[in-house]
Formats: sequence, structure tokens, C-alpha cells
Amino acid sequence: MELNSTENVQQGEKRRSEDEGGVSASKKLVQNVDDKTLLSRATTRICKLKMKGTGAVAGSASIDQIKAAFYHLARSNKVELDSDELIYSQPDVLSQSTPPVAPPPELLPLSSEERDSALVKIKAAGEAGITIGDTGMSFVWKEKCGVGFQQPKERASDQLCIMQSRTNSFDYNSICTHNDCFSTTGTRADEVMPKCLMHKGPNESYAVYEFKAHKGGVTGIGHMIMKFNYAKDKKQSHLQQAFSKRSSIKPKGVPGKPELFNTCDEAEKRLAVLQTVALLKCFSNPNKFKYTTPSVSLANGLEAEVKNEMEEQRFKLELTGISNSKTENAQIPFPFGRRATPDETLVDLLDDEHGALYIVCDNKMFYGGQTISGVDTHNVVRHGSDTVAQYEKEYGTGNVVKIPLCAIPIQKKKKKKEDKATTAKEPAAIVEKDDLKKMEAHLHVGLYIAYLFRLRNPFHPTFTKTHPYCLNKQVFSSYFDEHSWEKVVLFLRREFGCQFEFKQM
DNA sequence: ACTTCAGCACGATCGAATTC
DNA sequence: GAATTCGATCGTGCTGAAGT
Repeated sequence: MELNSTENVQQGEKRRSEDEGGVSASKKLVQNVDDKTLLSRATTRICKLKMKGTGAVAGSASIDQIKAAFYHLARSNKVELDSDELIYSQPDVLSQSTPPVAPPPELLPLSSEERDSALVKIKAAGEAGITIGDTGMSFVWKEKCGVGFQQPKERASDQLCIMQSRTNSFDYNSICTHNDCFSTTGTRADEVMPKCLMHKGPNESYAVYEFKAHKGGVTGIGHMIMKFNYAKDKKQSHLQQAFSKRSSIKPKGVPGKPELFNTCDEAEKRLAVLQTVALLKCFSNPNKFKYTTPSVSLANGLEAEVKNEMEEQRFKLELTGISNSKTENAQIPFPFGRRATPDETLVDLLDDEHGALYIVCDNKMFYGGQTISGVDTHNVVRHGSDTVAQYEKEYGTGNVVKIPLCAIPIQKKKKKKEDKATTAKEPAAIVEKDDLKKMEAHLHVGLYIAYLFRLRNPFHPTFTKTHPYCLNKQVFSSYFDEHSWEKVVLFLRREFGCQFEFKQM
């Protein structure tokens, strides 16, 4: 049997609206993994993709402050025009039946004369510029110049900049030239009319990179997704620039050629395919490959793409055996802790030393999760952003059931006590869930492969004829090691009665 | 060694929702 | 209603790259 991709288009459509960019994926992580560091790493990784909607500004002042300072500069010599006395001195204004309502000065856009008058003042102020309130920043006019004389980048045109004083140097950020915008985010000195991210228009793109790092016979594989903005005719150079700025968080190794996409969605799908295939490749030969990017998006609804990419990389995953004997399969050792017996409830599995894995499923999907408390984190009302809850809201049939899967030992460690003898509250014990979460990650991979091959749901008698989708969308690579594939294979044999093998092509 | 540019990480802070 | 938790946003400092 091969990867089944015939139904991909239709099902991909169904799944797509659940994804809604990478944000929901991060929210799902909140439910699955409580570890703070991993969580923040994952959220920041994903948040990087988010547009800064309002357009922040460099430095400590808000855009409003900068705008107000500029307006003041432009209008300071005709403040009197707005004063009441002047109106009284104008008979034609007074004679109007309804006096004109004076709009707040900030809302009244500057005329080009007013704007120019402010610019004249700024130009006249030279290098020192004109201070912006008490922000410590100044408006400075910088003239067009080429590289050289301590100028690392071409300044493509004369530009109004915000200068910030720093230890031993200054920072200059050019101000967006879009009408009445004072943002500096994304403005570039090498644009002729620099624009901030908001006003660059549709000039945004997404790049997906694969990295390979060879070390001691092992190839580390990692991926990176990057949004970047570019000015007209500057796509390649601004891509290059954005890439180099990412230095601190790039995967180790040598980057391959970037693949470019126009939308976040396309780029994330490609990333998911590359990550999923790379993870499987590492499973197929753990002595030779190691996946290094912390979080891996599982390519849901992208069966054909996964299959193609695996072919591209000269290997495949094959279903090589089927056993329909339930009793025989039950003899196979269960790889994730102690398998629950049919009459056990989730709560039965939980105690001070044990957490549990469970499967949530209905006729269309399944989802693997972990818990130490038994609290339902998929409740639509209480946990609206949870993946399963969202699924329920959009596609749910109300038939979702939760099936206890297994019990896994956890360790409890006392927090180092703070010396307050009189403190009533004892600091809560920290529960080490590493093993639980590790097994959960393996469960996710197992369920994902079962979904890839459209295997039937073996977990609940009502759904034995269904071929569920896997709702789990992300796993952490740090939970995998050279024995991971053995566990996943064992799980698939034991629960699904299917034997899987990798084949090199 | 020093400067400029530009984007990121991370801590602080704010506000909404949730829990007790 | 106070306390807590969480996410979103804001502010600040740091850093690398590329230039002299």
C-alpha cells in the first residue's frame, strides 16, 4: 500500500480553515505541552510571522508622540490662527448659522506647505536635528549618499529620519513616506521613498529554508520560515538582508536555496511538508540524520505533497504487513507505559506518580493528548481556542469521545522552598512530565502515520469503520531519539495491526 | 577598531478572562 | 470581588553584518 492521496484535495480543503495560519498551532501547543520554555520558544517562533498591525516605532516614543512633535513643528508659527479671538475677528465666520466645528489639530492633516515648513526647519537644524519632546529622539534630515565614509548602506534618497542617541553612536531610522505616517518599522535607507511595513503594500513574501549541518558523520537538518518585506525591485537584496538579520535564531549549518511564497499559508504548508519528511527521514536513519529545529509541524491534509517530497528525497514509508487478529496484536508490547484495560477510566490511570495519554475521536478525526489532572481541556466553552474545541465548533457532530490509552510514570519534585517559615501556602510541587510528554510526542507521530495511510480507527467500537484525520499538528523534536521509530512502529502494530518499514530508493 | 543599519529577544506592563 | 493567569503589546538593549 502506498500513501493514499486521492482524497487529498477535498479533505485538504476541509482541514484548511482550521489551520488559519500558524497561530492556532501555537495555541494547540498550549494545551499539549505545559513546559514554559518550550512554550515560549514555540510561540515566539510562530509570532514572528505575525504582522505588526499598528506599526510600532523604533525607540521609546509612540508614533503619536512623534506625529504630535512634527505637527507642532509644522504649525507652531500659526497657532494663533486657531485661537478664538481670530474667529471673532472674522465677520464671515461669525455670520455663519452654524459655526464650523474645529477638528482636533492632530486629525487635521498637514497641508503640503505645513509639511514643507517643518522639513525646512529640520533641514536647517543640520546634524543636531530637532528634538522630539522629551523622548530623547530627534528629527534629522539625511541626504542621499552612497556607501562609504562610514556609510554601510546606500541611502537612496534624501530622507527624514529619527535619530536616537546611544552609547558612543547614533541610530537613524528613516520615517515612512506614506502620507501622514510616522512609523519606522520596516523602512529602509536604500529605498527611494521608504515605507513602513503597513504601507509597503503587497510587497511581502515568505521564505522557507532548509539547513544542513554535517558533524561527526551525522547530518543535522533544520528548517526556518521567514516573512520579509521588500521595496520595489529590491526583492532579492531585501530577502538577503532580512535573512542575515535573522542570524541569532537560524538553525545550525548551511542554508539551502530559499523557496519563496506569496502567502503565509503556502509557506507554512511547505514548511510542514519539509519538516514532516525530514523528521521521518531522521526516524528512518537516526545514526545519520538528526532533526534540529525544536518544533515540527505535521503536514495535515498534505498527503500528496508529503509523498512527493519523500520520493524527491529518495525514500519511502511502506505498509508491509497487516494483522487483523486482535488477540495476536494484544500480545505485542505496548511502547508507551502501561496500556489501559478496556474497563479503566481516565481517572483510574491517574495518581500521584502517573499521568495518562488519551485519544479523543469521532467519526472524522482523532487526537492524542496527555493529562495529569483529568481536567477536560477541550471543552468548547472553557477552552475555546483548543484545537479539538475549535474542531467541534466548526465540524463537530457532538459525538466526540475520550478514550483512556495508557498510564505513564511522572516524577514530582519539590520546588526549592523559600525561607518564609510563617508562609501559609506551601509552594506547589513541580511535576516533571518529561516522559509523559515524550510518549505523547511519539503518540502524535503514530497517529499521524495512521492518518497518512488512512488506517481505520481502532480505539472505539463506534468508529471502527472510519478513517480519521489526525488533529495533532505539532510535535517537539527534542522528545525523539534513536529509539523513537521502534516505539512508533510498535504502537502502530499493536493498536492498528500494521507493520511499517522505510525503504531507500 | 569603529560606525551605521535593522531586526530580534526579552522583560515590563496592561487588560481581559477566569477562578476562587 | 480579589487573585491569578494568560496573551498581547510596549519598551529597551543587544547583536550581526557590512562598510570604513
